Amino acid sequence: MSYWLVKSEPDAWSWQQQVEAGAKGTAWTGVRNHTAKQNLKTMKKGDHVFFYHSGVGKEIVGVAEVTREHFPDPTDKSKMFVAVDLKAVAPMPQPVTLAAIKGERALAEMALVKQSRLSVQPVTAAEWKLVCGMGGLKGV
DNA sequence: GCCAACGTTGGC
DNA sequence: GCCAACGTTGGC
Repeated sequence: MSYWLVKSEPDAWSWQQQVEAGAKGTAWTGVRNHTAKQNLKTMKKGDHVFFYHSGVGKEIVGVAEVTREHFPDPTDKSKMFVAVDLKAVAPMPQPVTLAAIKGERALAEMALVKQSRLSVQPVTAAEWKLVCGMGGLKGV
């Protein structure tokens, strides 16, 4: 299993909406960056994904799971980009803020810190474990 | 509201 | 193929 992080402005699509979308999941569309696209294409069914709120919040608020591997993004006329389906799995008992991540030396290499504009990023197993610990989340 | 980072576009 | 201009993202 691989780990990832996706970003969304909660005004556009929030964790709450992801939760309300239910267990079938919804398409994660709108990615228009080739590095992010490549990450979407690498995602496998069952991979776990941190859900990060950019702009308002600036914190990891929950964990989602890939329920369908990449397919053409229906919102992309050019047919160049792809989407995956995600479903909400568990909220962070205590959201992990960007400030907290920046304050943790072991997380200094996270893409969230180093490539702040990338909207779909890989997360290492070590980073995943540490962030889950900071958020009080166990067993995902 | 500003600005840094960075991707994209288009002239040459 | 280079690079300046420009647009967007996202933190502060």
